[in-house]
Amino acid sequence: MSGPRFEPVRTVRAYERIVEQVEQAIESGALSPGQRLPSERDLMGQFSVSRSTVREALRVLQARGLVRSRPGDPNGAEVLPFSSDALQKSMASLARVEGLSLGELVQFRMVLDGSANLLAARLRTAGQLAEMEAAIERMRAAVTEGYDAFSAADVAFHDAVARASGNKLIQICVEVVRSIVLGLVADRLADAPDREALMRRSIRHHEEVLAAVRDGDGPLAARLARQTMYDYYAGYVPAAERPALRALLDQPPTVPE
Amino acid sequence: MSGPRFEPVRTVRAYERIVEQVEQAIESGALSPGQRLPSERDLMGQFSVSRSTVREALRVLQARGLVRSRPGDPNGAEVLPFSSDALQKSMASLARVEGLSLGELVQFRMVLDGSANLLAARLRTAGQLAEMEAAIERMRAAVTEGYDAFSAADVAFHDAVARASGNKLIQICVEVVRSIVLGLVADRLADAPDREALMRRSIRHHEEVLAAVRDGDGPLAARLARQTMYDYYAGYVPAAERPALRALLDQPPTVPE
DNA sequence: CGTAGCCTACTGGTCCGACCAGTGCACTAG
DNA sequence: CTAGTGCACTGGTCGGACCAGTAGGCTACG
Repeated sequence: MSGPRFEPVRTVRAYERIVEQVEQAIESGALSPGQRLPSERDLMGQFSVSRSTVREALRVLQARGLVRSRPGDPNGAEVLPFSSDALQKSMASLARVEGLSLGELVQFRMVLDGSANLLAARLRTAGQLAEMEAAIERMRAAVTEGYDAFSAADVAFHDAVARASGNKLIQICVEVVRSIVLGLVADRLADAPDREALMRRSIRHHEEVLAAVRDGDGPLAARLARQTMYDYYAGYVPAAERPALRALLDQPPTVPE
Repeated sequence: MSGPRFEPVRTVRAYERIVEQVEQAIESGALSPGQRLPSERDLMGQFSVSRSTVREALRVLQARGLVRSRPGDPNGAEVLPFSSDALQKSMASLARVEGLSLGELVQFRMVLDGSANLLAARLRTAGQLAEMEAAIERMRAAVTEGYDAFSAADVAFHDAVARASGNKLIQICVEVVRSIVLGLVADRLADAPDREALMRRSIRHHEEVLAAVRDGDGPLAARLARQTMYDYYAGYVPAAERPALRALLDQPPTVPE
């Protein structure tokens, strides 16, 4: 009874085919970052389409963060190294459109950072450990230099941990979510009246986390990292959302009430 | 000496201005999902640009998953509800370009799913619990129906847990990463010789997870969820990557060797 | 009177040709 | 040999044109 199964014909736009081809060329390595695409006028010849179509394809590729074009450049569009920009953009727009709360973002960071520390404690190399130490050292120095330097060193520490986790996806997500969170609270953090005390406490917490990572105690490192994150941001999270964050804290078995 | 500080002029392309305006209109709620944009020919009047420029802007908006246009539609482009499509696309392209391994993806799922269960155990409502039970029930029924039905029910269970976590970001990331992983191993899972045994074991694991969630034992639920994920996928992960996955398993304090 | 079918007025997709403002490089004049 | 100029490109924008769809009104037939 069932003859040949016909599939609904998906009408494919010309510019989509171009996007596909270029995308595949990049993913397959035929085009590597830094290389240039032919000029739009060349491409219209190669693809046998008009320049408008080529341009629409390039717009899509550009929106996805794969290429960049600059007017007047004697070469064509430049193939970009992967950057999490596109990822970050869609996640940031998600944060606005879906109405992600600061609480959810911080909670997600607690999850990611905790896991990163857990993994880092078991997989870190000596060099990565040194990076973390150096970052904390810079945090200490930055207490007197001001918030920006401190924040940069703080970021460097968390990045080092994320790298040590050995999971690029964790690394990227940590980066993306952190930049969104910082964008939301940076001004408030910078203006905190008791800023210096905050910094010193944060440094102490980071030292504890580092010690756990050095000792290879993953669960402890994870717990401390979550606690550190909570302490640092809880004040900016609406009280109603804090219980959900604390649900991530009392990790070891279950703490009886 | 320093006169008025001149900022470098950032030349803004016309189509970018259009993207900005429409994007903002959507984020501010002035345009809500389901509504239609004016036709391209209308827009070129409203923005005082040519149709090419309007179209390039629409391409970008479309690439970001904000609108969709269909030829022949008597209305203009449709404003889409947020979907994780764009997010998924950039993450999928990331997976290819950055060469994310299956191991890293599964590891990330273990992290997310574990955390989702931890949170769900403490925050789930009775209704969400019922959803999870229903999903497992469908998994049982699907053992005889085949892999597709089973997989769909499995997905429904994990989605229910993610929803119960109360964190939309976790929910979305779970969805995105899962679809990438399934895309990589779906055929191998479907063709597994001992498929039925696999399914039954998976159901038993899910039941244990559900029990822990029902009892409100977050850490246990998280540990079981990670273990379930590991058991289900470890066979498809290269042996060299498995130790990194197992680093997420022996969670409770630390298991002495 | 009801409906099946056509016709029209739209839509987006594609093409073409043109012009502008930048950029880099070769060539030239000092 | 160097400083300056011009040319030959680039991408960005414009306007007009045509096509293939779609939806909905209109007509003509039953």
